[in-house]
Amino acid sequence: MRQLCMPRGLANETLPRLESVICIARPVTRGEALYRGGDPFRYLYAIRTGAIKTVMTQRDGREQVTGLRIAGEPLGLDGLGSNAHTCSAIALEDSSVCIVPYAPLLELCRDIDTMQARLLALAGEHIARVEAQMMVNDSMSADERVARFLLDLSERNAQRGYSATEFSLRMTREELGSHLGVTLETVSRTLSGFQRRRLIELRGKAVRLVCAEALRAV
Amino acid sequence: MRQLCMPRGLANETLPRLESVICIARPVTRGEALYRGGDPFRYLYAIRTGAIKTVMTQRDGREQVTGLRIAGEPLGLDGLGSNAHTCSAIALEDSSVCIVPYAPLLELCRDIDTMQARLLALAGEHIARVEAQMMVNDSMSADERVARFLLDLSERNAQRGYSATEFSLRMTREELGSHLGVTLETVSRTLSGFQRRRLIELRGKAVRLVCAEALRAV
DNA sequence: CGCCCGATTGATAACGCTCAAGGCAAGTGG
DNA sequence: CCACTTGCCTTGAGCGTTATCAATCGGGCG
Repeated sequence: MRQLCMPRGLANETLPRLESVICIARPVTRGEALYRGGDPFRYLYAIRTGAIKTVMTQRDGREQVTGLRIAGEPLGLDGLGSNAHTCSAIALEDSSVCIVPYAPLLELCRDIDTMQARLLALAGEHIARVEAQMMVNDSMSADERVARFLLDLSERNAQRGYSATEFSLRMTREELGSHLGVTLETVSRTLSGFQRRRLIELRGKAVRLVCAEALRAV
Repeated sequence: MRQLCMPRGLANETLPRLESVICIARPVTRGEALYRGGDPFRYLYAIRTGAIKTVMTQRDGREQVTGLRIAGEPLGLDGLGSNAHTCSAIALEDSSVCIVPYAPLLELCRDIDTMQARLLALAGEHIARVEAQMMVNDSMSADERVARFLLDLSERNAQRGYSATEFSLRMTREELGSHLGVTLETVSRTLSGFQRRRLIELRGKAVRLVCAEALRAV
């Protein structure tokens, strides 16, 4: 697990110092908020098990799912800029996260080059991910969006050592729709369509990619 | 200008070191690319004058404008994660930018706390901006998107000391549409509509916000 | 068992896209 | 100086995708 969190390519002797910074895991039960928009930004997180969605709320009350993070992925970068989180993080299943206090982490970064680089890289990866997501949602049809989501999730599962072909959507159709900028009905119809065309198999939130190639071709 | 770039709240004695890192300004002529997607990531930039758009291209050739940065704003953060830029930066007008080599900047960050904090804050602000943009584009109507864009640009102009009510859109209707996830015709119609309803005045790319309140209310 | 939340499916309508024609302003060349 | 070109913008008409509204279904849980 350790290598999935913050460090990667760290010299071994620095590990103890890192561990002195990382608090032990904290459990988050399904539906619970790890943090909420507006909360003071004090910690970064790494998901150990489970899945967590990030949600943004605007003045008028409309909510949107801005991201889905699964085991092995970092969380909380949205607070970097200010001293408050800009969105809420809510557990989709019972999960557990590593808590990394930000201030000590900064100290560590000052002493350890690779740590600093790693933190900035995480921020950069997140930027790239969000920008890619934005492009998908802006310029593609509902079918394409859903297909891309499936492929993205598949790839991330694979990266973390899980199955690339069989996994859980983790979110309800409504959350998925919110994330992709379409309605839940459209998500449902699209998934049904994919199943009819034998691109996927579907049972509730469980999917099996039957023909990833065809999905890639929209 | 200096205070608009990277440093803010820096001790005075650190300025010389910063200046030793920042290259002198480089001019970029209208239409020219400061960097392109895939280019190695070596520099960060701060826009001194002018305006620059960031553009992402996908496999199939479709392009999307992912951002608009004006004088005083940072640029190039999209390379942080990897060692290559994920999008292209193209000048919308003749502009000039400060060039900040990344490697020396990192050195500097290690020695100067506020510098490190500032860099991370810039990354965080960018994340927040992109996520907000994504939310706007996913969950709002064309009218709302255009209105939000106008208000956002107005606010950023004000922040940098320019007029909050009279400014230039900087982009063509097509680029604007790409940025907002609608077609150029829709942008045109929407702007015309706003003008008819006396919310704005419009002459080419020049706008004057007549009633920002009404714009906020969509 | 019955309730309830989530998912599916259908009918209808609206919003925004596509295609198409024209206008305006700036630049170019005769 | 005027005709012509070119790029950008505006406006219109028709159509398609997706939202909306609504009914039904199914599975999990008290």
